[in-house]
Amino acid sequence: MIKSITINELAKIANVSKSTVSKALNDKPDIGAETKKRILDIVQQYDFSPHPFGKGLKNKFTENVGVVFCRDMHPISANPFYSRVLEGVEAEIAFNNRNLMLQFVTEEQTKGIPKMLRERQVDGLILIGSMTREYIQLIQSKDIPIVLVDPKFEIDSCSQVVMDNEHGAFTATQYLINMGHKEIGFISGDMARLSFKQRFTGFLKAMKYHNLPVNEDYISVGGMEKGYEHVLGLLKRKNKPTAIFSSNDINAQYGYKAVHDLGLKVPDDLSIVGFDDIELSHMVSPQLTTIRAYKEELGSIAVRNLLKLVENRDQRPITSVIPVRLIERESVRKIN
Amino acid sequence: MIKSITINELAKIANVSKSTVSKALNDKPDIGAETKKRILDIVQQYDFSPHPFGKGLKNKFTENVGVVFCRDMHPISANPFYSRVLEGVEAEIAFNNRNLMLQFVTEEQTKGIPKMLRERQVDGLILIGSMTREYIQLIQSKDIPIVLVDPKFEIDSCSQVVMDNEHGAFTATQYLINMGHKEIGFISGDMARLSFKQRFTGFLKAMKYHNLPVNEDYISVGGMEKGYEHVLGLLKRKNKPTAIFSSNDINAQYGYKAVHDLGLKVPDDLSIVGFDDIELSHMVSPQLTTIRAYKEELGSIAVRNLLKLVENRDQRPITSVIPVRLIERESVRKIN
DNA sequence: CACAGTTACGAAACCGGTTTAGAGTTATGC
DNA sequence: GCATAACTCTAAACCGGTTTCGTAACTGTG
Repeated sequence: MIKSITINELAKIANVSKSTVSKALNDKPDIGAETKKRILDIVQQYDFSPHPFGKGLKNKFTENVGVVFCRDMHPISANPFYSRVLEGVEAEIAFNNRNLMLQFVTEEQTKGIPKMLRERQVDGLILIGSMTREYIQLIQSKDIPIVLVDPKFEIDSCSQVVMDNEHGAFTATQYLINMGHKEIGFISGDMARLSFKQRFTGFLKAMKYHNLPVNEDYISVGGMEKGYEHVLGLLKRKNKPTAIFSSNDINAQYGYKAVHDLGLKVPDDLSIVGFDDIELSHMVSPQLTTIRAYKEELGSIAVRNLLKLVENRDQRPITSVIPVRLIERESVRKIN
Repeated sequence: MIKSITINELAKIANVSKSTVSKALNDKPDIGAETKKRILDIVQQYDFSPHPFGKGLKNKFTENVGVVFCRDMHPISANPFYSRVLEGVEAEIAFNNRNLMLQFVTEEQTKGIPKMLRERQVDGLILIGSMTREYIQLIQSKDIPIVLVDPKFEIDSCSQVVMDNEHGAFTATQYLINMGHKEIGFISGDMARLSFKQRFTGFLKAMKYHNLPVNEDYISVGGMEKGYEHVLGLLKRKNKPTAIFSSNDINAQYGYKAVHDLGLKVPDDLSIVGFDDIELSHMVSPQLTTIRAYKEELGSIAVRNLLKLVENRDQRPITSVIPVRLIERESVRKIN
């Protein structure tokens, strides 16, 4: 639709053949220095940019990276966590001078092979979030390089980028313990997800490490938006925890709401530590102490690893673990 | 990279020429009924999908839609509002069987013509958010169909999709008035943005309509994250408003925080109405009364309008206004 | 000066489709 | 029975690039 100068026209202007222009453009050796300069000047002058379809048809690379973004079913979908990951992905793709093709799917309803893959419009694929194992295997069967970001499952022989969930959870729990808390609850989203499982493990390890008993009554897990009921349930017991570790910030925010609605206060009546450090965490009062995940980093590392796979098909799968870090704010009270 | 059957191989299998296969695929008249069926069966069987580069090279349509997403500079960037718009855009693009190419830019740092446009990889462009006028004009000069979503400026002769900001603000303000409030403040993000300007106009019109004076001291505008200072400032005056209309939910949330930090309560000490209805609004306590913008709708309408422009280059620019609606929750107190 | 080795360029094939022009076959009209 | 029309199909050109290969001109050597 959009017209623009072609290599043929440019060749005519420069009074050379199009092969010569191509050589100039692609830094091929088989060309004289002055000719090259003259051609590149004209390229500049006419703002010529080779059409990727012509290129791609010949050399089989599209220079496009596909991103399949799994948003949750629930309206809480617009999960700010993954939005930040996407920003990291985009930045790294742009930095590497490629284009990003995006498709959303939901965990349940996945519509077969993504269109962009079926049409071979991408050189590789980044899969962000909780898609099903079957879906991932379906894509793997197409023999295209892929990298998983924060996947729901451990998938064998597949490159992935994950957070150091266990260590983060350990740190968060230990922080509560160091602040004098002994009765510590745990609330979480869907424990089928790898990240939440690992965070639970980190929690347990910290408790064990400090010789504290884990009270099963203080553990409440379920959907992302269940934090409200979780905390409400915990606070209505006769034995209450003095603190809870919430395996993500959204849950923690719902926890705030429950505490609030009971006429209580954070951290006076209940200390809370979250995980993820989404923007929300410093927009609330009191600001949430949480484990910061470097979300853009997750995305950019994923792209870097994917491009390695694209450029070298013999490259073995790469797993990258992104470190996390405790951000101390106002939602934890010191006891004693 | 990814190999897959081509039209030539398929033609050989079907024992016809590739032109015949092409006709079968594209519903051309010049082909016999049984031949067509036989070919389509084989297409099915071999899971053949024509390579878009081959197609595009010839017929000049890429079947890709570009989306340039302007995120704010500030870390609050991951604005959940635009994320929802993006979801609407994606859904509609997928529905129309096209691919989405995404690029992020920030308002300040725009890196010239987007790569995907320079390379003619898209048939049209959707521009979401607050890019500069110069940037939009630069893109317009490329003579490609574009649609603006919630732009910062009114741009002449350009298709746009906007919310009914003025009416929404009018409704919100009128609601406060009906609840007995007379001293009403207004806080807002950057008033250079069209949306916020229109919301301010709606606020003023409602006040005027109900013969209420507008106290200039009660108006505080500035950056998105300034809501905290805005409200803090308003509450420290001797004459305080009993309610404020916040021109977006993020600002309102910061308002909550200010009220909180002063040891006061919403809505007892200050009633607040927001605008946008992002997820956050029902995650907080008390839940925020706000004007709901249909964000996915903004996105999907934008795509529909863009495709009209793509399919008919004579189509005149289309401006769509998406209605909004008051969502009554808990952040407004009835007075008297 | 004859010969081989470089160097710089162009012609042509190719990538995977669509489209056009033409050819062979069958049906229709008179 | 013959000219014409209507159907099907194919070969070839084309889209915009890259790559291979042949060749002409130049360089260096004995």
